[in-house]
Amino acid sequence: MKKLMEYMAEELSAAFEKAGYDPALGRVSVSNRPDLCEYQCNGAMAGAKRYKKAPFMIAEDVAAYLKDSRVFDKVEVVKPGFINLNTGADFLAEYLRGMDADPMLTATPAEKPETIIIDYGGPNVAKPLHVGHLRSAIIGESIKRIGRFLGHRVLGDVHLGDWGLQMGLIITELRHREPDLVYFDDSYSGEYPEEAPFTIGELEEIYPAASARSKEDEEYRNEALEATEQLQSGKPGYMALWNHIMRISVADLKKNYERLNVEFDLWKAESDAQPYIPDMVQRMKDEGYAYEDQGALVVDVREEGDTREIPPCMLLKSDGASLYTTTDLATIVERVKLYDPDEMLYVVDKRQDLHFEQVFRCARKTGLVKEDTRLTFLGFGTMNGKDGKPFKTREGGVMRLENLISDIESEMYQKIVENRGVKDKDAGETAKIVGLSAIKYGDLQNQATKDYVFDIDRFTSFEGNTGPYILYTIVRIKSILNRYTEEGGSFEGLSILPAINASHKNLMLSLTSFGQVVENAFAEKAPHKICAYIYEAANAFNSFYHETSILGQEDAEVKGSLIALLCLTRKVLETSIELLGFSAPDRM
RNA sequence: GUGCGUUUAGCUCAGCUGGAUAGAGCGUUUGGCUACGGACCAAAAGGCCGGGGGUUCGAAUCCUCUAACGCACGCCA
Repeated sequence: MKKLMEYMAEELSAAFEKAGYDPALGRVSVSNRPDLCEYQCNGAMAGAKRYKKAPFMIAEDVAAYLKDSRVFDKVEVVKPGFINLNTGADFLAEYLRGMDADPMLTATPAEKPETIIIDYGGPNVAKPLHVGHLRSAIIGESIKRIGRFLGHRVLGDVHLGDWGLQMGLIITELRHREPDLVYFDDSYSGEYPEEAPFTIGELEEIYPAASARSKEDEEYRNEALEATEQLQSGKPGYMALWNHIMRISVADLKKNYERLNVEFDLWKAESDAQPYIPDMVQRMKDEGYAYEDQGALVVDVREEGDTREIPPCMLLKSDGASLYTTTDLATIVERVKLYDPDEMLYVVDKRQDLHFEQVFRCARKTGLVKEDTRLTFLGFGTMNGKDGKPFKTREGGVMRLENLISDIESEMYQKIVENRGVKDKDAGETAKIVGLSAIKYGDLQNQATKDYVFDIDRFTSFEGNTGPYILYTIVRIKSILNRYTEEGGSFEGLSILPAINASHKNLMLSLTSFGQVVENAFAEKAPHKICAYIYEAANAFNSFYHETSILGQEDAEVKGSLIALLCLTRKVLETSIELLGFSAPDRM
């Protein structure tokens, strides 16, 4: 439905036009002086030069045509040439009634729904998820949900790292430990065992051991590189091992992502792109894009106007093995073939900026994607500890994601038990819900591209701008609505009426901007704008709640109107946190 | 070295395509519970928006120079 701001801008534009000025000057924005007005238009000042007229005069000309508008209660011209505006009370109530009936809550569904693939998560198999994976999962999931809400076909792809050197390392380490396994017997031609020769726990120990050794032992590293190449060439024993690793890891990963309320539509992996590599490379050679340089096969991706040296994009290493650039390019080929997306969005650590710049350029130059297919890189910053350095455990090691989540859940559990109201059997479940809100809100609150400080104490606090505070507000609304029905109240035939006090109107105004906020958040891939919005809306509600007796309202119509507004507030807040990727309990 | 990013209150962060007195939270100080959930609300103090110069009627925002810090820069992902 039409935005409240659009109604206002239309009025202003028409007034500018009637007064003989450019209607484009009639833009309206939220007031930055809430003590003076709710909305403002600065067009008179912008047009002063063009019309060689004092801005104040222009503003007065325009205001004269707004006197009778029902959209505004107040139109005031101030000093240099501000036009200060207050919404009409009846108009606002009517608008909210429309919003209440709109499933999109004033957001406009995409005119042309697009297919968008979001590449996020990016875990490596055989390696536990650690805090470094948290941001990608949280941010990607939120953007996916926002895009879907607006009507796009959004596919989340976890894009497992299962095809690089880490696999060669694991195979090599395993061979050193248990050389007699059939997987290493080149003369073996029978079926390989169904049971894996390791557990997830062992796998997680094997990789770091192998990785550490490869850094010191060059011969060992060469073995691993060779094993990688052999795996990529389809050596049966290694393929069998790879299948074991995949099955075990994926099961474990799914469990962990589920805990984060993160769901992928596609569990694709680097290896899935493998079949597309030979043709892709051949074509790049045939068409003259790829050439050999220092033994490796590369594609130049320099462009005119570059302010820096962009190294060529490497397709094949000098030993013929593929590398991450290769699989990323082949993945693009695969995605185009299978899904024909309008956009591919990568939610990845911002340090991979240059890599994706190269991949994107190469894909465009060689015609892997259509001209109008968007390749977008959303690089997120590092999650730091309170000391400003990358987040570590107390011992200085890498924090496993499941440990981080457990820590926060138990922290929450304690706080909840300390408080009244929740029966013990609910406390554990509630702690999980509230804990997740603390983590996700704490992260999403920040601009994705910037580094941020992960402060458990702050995020899990029930006070201030936190996930738990937002949930508390929703729970409070639910509680009042419950009381209302317990007292025999019905939700039938309620109608939102004009505000009865200032904080009431403020809440109403706050609700109206939901749609615009969601659209902006999606356009800018900026979930933090939704956080800022719900915090403002939650504050507006709490302030209103404090000043206004709701259930004690004498007038039945007014009481019904307040209840209807509560329902709408709840809907807006719950929809918002749903877009952020968490939910609210019934009590906490 | 080259390029990119960051710099806003004691701390952690917002600030929309340039607009009035730069906003929150935490912390500090103060006031408010026989209340629909006080996990709340109201208020105060706290800022040459890293620094210089420029564009503009008007700059945290745009341009330029500069400083500090972070990151990346062909056979790892």
